[in-house]
Amino acid sequence: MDVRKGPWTEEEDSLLKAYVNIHGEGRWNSVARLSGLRRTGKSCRLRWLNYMRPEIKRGNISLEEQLLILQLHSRWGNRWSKIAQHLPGRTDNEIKNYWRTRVQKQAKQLKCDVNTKQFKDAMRYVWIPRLIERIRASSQSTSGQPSTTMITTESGSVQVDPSLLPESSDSQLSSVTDLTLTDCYNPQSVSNYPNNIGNGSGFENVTAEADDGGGEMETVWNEENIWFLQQQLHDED
DNA sequence: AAAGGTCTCAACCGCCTCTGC
DNA sequence: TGCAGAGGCGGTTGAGACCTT
Repeated sequence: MDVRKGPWTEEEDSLLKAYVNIHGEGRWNSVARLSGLRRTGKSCRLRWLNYMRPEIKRGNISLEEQLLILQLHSRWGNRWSKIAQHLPGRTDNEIKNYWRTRVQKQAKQLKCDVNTKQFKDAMRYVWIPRLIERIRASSQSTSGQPSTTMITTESGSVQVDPSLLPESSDSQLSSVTDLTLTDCYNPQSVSNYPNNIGNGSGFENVTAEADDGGGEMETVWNEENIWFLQQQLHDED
């Protein structure tokens, strides 16, 4: 049998959907035989998991999700599927693409590798605090309630003083959905960052996620959830 | 308007692990 | 215990969209 490759057609999607509706996920190598699709089992599995699953979330990666990705990556490295487990509706492929296109681009612009201490520091002390700041700003603007941001280092928890965060302009806050390092990167702000947060460990444990019940509920991002996931991840280790 | 460059993301590839025999 | 097949995962590619000049 000649195996088809390349982009999927609507007809192929329909066949795959019908197959999964009847047989459920799994046994992907049976798909071709049982559905008439001229695709490999791997191709079918990938198409379903990355594109056709009903719970797949589409659209831009939110600030909260960006924060999670940065934090989880600093914790687990390129273990995309593990990171994806903590972002309901997002696939490992999507997260991997985000990292390559957005994060690695930042490193390129800073003329350093993503694995260098310089870039990791910039991420910990500039990018992540700015993300937290913007998440807080947006949550305050919607709820009117003041919120606190708990930052946990490996040596304990601290509150981040907004005045210590890098300066930003209101226009950036209102118009930019995708925070970039070069939006706010200032080498001095890295070296000036307080030692109790820096100290080689940074914000590595700051993570966020709500409901752990299988991804059916929409994630609600707040400090409580950040703290909850933090504890969860700690237990996983 | 057109050409060239850049970005995005779906899809493939190859390797590794797991599972059943 | 070893083997084969299936599934899972991370790295990479390339087509098309988008942007810049």
